[in-house]
Amino acid sequence: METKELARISKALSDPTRLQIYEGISASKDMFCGQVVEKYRLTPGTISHHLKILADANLIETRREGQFVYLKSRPETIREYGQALTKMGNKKKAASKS
Amino acid sequence: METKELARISKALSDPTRLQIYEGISASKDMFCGQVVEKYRLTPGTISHHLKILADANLIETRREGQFVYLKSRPETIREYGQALTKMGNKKKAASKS
DNA sequence: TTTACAGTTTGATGATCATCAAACTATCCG
DNA sequence: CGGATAGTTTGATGATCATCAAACTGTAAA
Repeated sequence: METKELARISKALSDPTRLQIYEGISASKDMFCGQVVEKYRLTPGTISHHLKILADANLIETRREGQFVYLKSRPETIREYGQALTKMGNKKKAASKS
Repeated sequence: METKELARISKALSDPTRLQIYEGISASKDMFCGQVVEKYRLTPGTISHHLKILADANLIETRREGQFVYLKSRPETIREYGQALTKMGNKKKAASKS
């Protein structure tokens, strides 16, 4: 996974509210936008903004069904993200060049 | 690991430059600040700022030795971070309440 | 003690961001 | 069609942020 992608996912998770929204979506089945608005007490516009950032980072998927837009998380994205970072953290060390 | 801590680490990793600095420190043994300045072509002040954010998130450790401040990464932090997120992403789903 | 080097702190600046209100689009129902 | 509900987009605003230059602190060397 590339640096740019890692940074995009990190940024998506870097706002506490958005992280909680992601957590809520991950823990639920068939949540839709209105329920997120209800749960986190923000305006529809703000929630839409957060969901777009999560979706752009491939952390969630959205599917429209009639009036409703359903959300679900994409666990494989966060798994790959975690693996890439762990690998980065455990990289074999080389003496640094001056 | 708490939401607030997860968000702090995410934010620390959310800037591409800072992520690369973290990557560089992880891959090196006994790098010091001046080498980071050299490598990423930013002013000492800016580098110091980035290093502080990484250190505040417990992603790196700093140790002064004479004139130099040596950096090393803390792999356990990023491991725990990845595990917490993966667990979050794989949470058993419950039908969401209206 | 003076000079030089390594890193930090401060103040300023332009960019990005979270949030809201309000206008807009899309879908459903009568 | 017309109204109601769900979500998106836009424009504005205050907050946070990355960066720099410059002043400052700490350490070593002459």
